[in-house]
Amino acid sequence: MGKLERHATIADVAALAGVSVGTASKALNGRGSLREETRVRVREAARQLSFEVNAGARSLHSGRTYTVGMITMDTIGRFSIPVLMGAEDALGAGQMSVFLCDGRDDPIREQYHVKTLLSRRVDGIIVTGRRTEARAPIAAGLPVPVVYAYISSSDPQDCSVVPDEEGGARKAVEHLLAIGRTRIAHVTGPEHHHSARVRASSAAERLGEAGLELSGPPLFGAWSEVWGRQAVGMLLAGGTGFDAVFCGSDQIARGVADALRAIGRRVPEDVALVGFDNWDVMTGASQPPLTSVDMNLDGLGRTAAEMLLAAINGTHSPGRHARPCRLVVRESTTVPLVPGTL
Amino acid sequence: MGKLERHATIADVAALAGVSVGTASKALNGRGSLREETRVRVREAARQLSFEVNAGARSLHSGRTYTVGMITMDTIGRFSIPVLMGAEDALGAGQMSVFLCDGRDDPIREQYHVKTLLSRRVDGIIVTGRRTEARAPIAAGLPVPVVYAYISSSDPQDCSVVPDEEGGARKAVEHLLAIGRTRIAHVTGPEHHHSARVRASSAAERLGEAGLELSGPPLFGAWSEVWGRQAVGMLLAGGTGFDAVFCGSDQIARGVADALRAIGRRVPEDVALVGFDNWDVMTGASQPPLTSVDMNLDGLGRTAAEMLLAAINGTHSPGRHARPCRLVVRESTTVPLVPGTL
DNA sequence: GAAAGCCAGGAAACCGTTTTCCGCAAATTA
DNA sequence: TAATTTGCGGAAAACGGTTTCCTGGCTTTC
Repeated sequence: MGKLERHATIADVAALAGVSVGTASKALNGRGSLREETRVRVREAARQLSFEVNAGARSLHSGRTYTVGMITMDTIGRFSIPVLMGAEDALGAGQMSVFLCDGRDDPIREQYHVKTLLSRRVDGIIVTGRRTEARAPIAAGLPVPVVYAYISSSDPQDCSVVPDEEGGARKAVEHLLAIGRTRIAHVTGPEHHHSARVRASSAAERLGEAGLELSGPPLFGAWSEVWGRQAVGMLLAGGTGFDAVFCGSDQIARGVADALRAIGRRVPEDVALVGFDNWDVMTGASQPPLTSVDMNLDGLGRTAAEMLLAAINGTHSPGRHARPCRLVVRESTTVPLVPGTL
Repeated sequence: MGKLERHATIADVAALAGVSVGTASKALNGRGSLREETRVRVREAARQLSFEVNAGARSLHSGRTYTVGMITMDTIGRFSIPVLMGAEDALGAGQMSVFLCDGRDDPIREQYHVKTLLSRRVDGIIVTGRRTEARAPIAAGLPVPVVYAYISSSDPQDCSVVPDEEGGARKAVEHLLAIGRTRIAHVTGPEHHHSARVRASSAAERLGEAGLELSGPPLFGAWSEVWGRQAVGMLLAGGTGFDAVFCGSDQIARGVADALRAIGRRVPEDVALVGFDNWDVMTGASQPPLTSVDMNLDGLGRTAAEMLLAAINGTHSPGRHARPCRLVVRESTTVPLVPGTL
C-alpha cells in the first residue's frame, strides 16, 4: 500500500516468525531440517512483509550473480534485437537477468561497459553487433566467459555463434535452379560489407557447381530499396538478360520488384526474386510477397545464450559455430494456384 | 592473460600495497586522509591485480545499486526500442546499468520480472510498451519509483511520459492546410487501437477549427501497407474527393502512395500525403519520400530516464507528461524546386 | 617543557544472506 | 534407568566492501 516502504530484510522476517535469521533462511530455501510448521510460519511472515531476498547479498556468498551482460559492439539495430530477445528468453528460463549495453561503435564506450559488467560480477557476457564480420575480441583474459552472437570474434579460441550465410545463399540459388531459372543475377549491399561478399561468392560458387555462372557480375551498392530500383536499370543496360534476381536483402529485393513492375516485367513469371533476412515488413508488403532467406536470429541468440550457460558451468566450446539459414518460399518465386485453374 | 582468473578482492589489493583493507578502500575512493604516496601505492596495486570493485558488496552498504529495470509490457518492438535506447543512454551517463525484461504481453511474466527486479534491488523501474494506451499499473505500492514511457499508467498518481499524438496529428493537418489542401482524408490503424482513435479525432477537431471537416469518415483498418493500398480504393469509391491524405502510420502512407501512383495520381501534385512515425525505412523508400510526424521516441526515453532519476532522488512528478511531436517535411507534401525552374 | 592539535592509518562494526557447526530436548535403544 | 540417536533450531563465521571510531606519533603553542 504505502509507497516507498523500506525493503524487508530476512531479519525482519525472522523476528516476525519468532525464529533466528539462519532458520528463516533455511525455511525459505528449503535447506536444513525444520518442522513443516516452522517453514510455513516463516513463509507466511515473508509473504506478509513482501520480502524479496537481496540478490546482491546472496551472491556475495554464492559467488554467482545469475546475471549476464549483453554488449552490442555497434548500435543496437534491426539484427541485434532478435538476437538479444532470443538470448533474453533463453537466459530468463534459467532465472538469469540481462544487463543491456549499447556500444555505439565506440571502443571507449565498449571498454567502459566491460568494466562495469565485471564490476557487477556478471556470470558471463554476450557480444553482438549488426554485422557478421569477425571483429577483434572485446578484451583478453576476462575472468568470465564470453560468447559472440551474429558478429564473431577474430580469435578462434573465442566462442562465436553466427548464421550460415554461405549456406543461406546456396539455398536461395538452389531454389531458383529448382524452379527452372538459369540466368540469375545478383544485387547486393556494399562490397566492403562482409555479408555482401560472402553471399555473392557463395551464390556464384553454387551456380558454378551447376555448370552455370551469374548473369553479369554481382552488383554491389547499398542495403536499400532505392539501390534495388537503380540496380534494375543497370541489369537491363547490362544486356545479359535474366530470369531471376537473388538479392542481398529484402529491401533490395523489394526495390527490384517495384522497378520491374514499373517497366512491366512480371514477378515471378518473367523474373523470380529471392531476398535475404526474411523481414516481415518487407516480405509481406512487397508486391508480390517475397521469398527470402531467414537467418533465424532469435534461434541464434538462444543458442548463444545456451553456449554461454554451458561455458559458465565449465564447458567451453571454442570456435565459430555456424547455424543454418532456412528458405521461406512466397509468391515472388512461385505462381500461386488460382482456384478453378486445375 | 590467463583466462578465468579469480576476481581480485580489496583484501588482495590491501595486502599487495601493504595497508589495511580500510585504508585501501579510502585510497581507491578518495576518502579519509591519506598520504598521496599511499594512495598511489594502492592504486598501483589495484591496477596490477586488475581489481574491479564488487558492486553488489558495495551496494550492500550504500543501499543503492545504480541499476534500473526496464520492462516492456508487450513484446519489445519497433516503438519500444528507441525508447529503451534513449533511456539506456541517459541512464548510462549517470553510471547506471539497465536490466532488460521482455514482458511478452503475459501478466505472469510481467509479475515475475517485477519480483526479480525488486530482488535485485534496482533503484527504479521504467515500463514501456508498443501501444500508447493507458494500462493498469504493473503493481501497487512498490518500494521503488516507476516511470511509464510511451505507454502510460491508468493511475494518475503514476508518472507517465508519452508522445503528444494529439498535437502531432494537429501539426500534420495544419501543414496540409498551410499548403492549401482542404479536402483531407484520413486512413489509419484499427479502431480498437488508442493511437488510431486519438489521431483521428484530433485531426477532425483541428479541421473543425478551420471550418472544415474530414473528407469522408476516417478509414480504420490495419497498420500496414496492404491496408493503405486497399484504402485508396475505398477513398475513390467514397466519391467525396480528396487532395490530401493524412495517414496514421508511415506504412499506411506508403501503401497509399503506391496505390495512387498505380492509378496515375501524382503525389504531391494531386494528392499530398502525411505519415506518422517518421520511420526512415518507410519515409526514405517511399516514392516520393514521406512527410511524417516524428514522436521523438528516444527523447521520450531520455526524459523518462531523467524523471526516474529525479524520482530516485526524491522528486516525484506524478501525472501524464506529454512530449511534443515534430513534423518532418519531405517531398510527399512539397513539390521540389527543380533547378532552372525559377 | 608540557598540553593541545593534527595527521595517517588500523581495528572493528555493519550491510543482508548462507552455511557450518553445535547444543538442547525428545525419542529411541540397551 | 542410563546411554545413544535423532530432530530442530540457534550462534557465529564468512562473503567483499565502506565507514566510524580510535590510537600513536608528530608538530604546534603557550
